[in-house]
Amino acid sequence: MESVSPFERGSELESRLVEMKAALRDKGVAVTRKRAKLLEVLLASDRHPSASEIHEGVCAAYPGTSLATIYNTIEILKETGQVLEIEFSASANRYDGRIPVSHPHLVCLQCEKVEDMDYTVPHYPLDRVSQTTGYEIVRLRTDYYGTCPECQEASQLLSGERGRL
Amino acid sequence: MESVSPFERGSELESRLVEMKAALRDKGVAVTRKRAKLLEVLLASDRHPSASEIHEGVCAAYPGTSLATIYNTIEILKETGQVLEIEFSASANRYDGRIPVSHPHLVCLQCEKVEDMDYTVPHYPLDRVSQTTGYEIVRLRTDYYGTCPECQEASQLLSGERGRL
DNA sequence: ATTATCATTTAGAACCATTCTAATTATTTC
DNA sequence: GAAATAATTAGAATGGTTCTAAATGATAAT
Repeated sequence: MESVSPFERGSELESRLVEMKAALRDKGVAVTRKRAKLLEVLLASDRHPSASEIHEGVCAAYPGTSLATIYNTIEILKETGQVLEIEFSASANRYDGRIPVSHPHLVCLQCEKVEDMDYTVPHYPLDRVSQTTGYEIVRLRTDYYGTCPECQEASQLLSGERGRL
Repeated sequence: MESVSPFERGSELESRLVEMKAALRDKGVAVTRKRAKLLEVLLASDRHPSASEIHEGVCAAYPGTSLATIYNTIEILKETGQVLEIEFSASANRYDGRIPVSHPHLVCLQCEKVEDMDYTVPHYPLDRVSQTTGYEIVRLRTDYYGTCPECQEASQLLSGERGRL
């Protein structure tokens, strides 16, 4: 029972998986079965899963996995720049392992969905910001907040009903 | 003992204060002494204070003020778009009441300082993003993360010392 | 003024994501 | 296969934020 890649041959996700595993090994940490599974869960999801969602995914394959293991591994991934943490205050953080470089997100304030924006947002080049500010800039975060189409529709339906009462 | 504005006459801060108070009144909530003080503390600080820092400031004038009051009022300010919440995961959220429209921040990952970037960052206009994505975009968050000049210097000094040992 | 109503404030409990701890279990190395 | 190192674990601790129910304060009408 050797681990067959869960992603299509030659796909972007497959190469990302290879990349992430290599990054871990380069760091000198072992790519254990649980860690490998975590990477797969993270990459397979397009919903920017939270730590506990990732935990569920890993537990499906390896029941009894501790949440601490998830957080430990995420921490390593953050250090190696292999995962992007999207911070929230009230609710749980969300993770994005698909694209190693910063990219903009669409965040629905109602259902808390996080989507990737698949085109590049113009911004000052990091090194130019570094020059101007004296900061050593390593990362850019760009998020657009609003209401997703589905939630808009849902709230319209609701107000329609309210109108009828 | 009438409240004299703590900001220079005709200054931007003074007019922001008036603006914020008006926004509260428009919402139908009272601008109590504690709330007024909160606004002043928020506006007077250029360090993007946390809730507990604001709490300290208000307590200096009105000892015994509850943290709940701070959070309540911040919540109202958020609802009326009068304050910008900069969310962190591990540490406390930070608040910016100076500029009602979204603007980019410089965040030092080491000392957790948050500074305003005082020039405009290019980005897709909110309504264009709305059109393209179907989202009803209301807010943009742009943060540059890195190490501030002071922390860079501090760590250089440290490595210098380490070299000498 | 007096009462009734409503908003504000309060202390402390509850919540919950995250981090820490110390013990256990795997894995690697010689 | 013994020793050393790394990974994993369950559960406790942490800390920012929110909730709760009671107390206080302000407001308006009579």
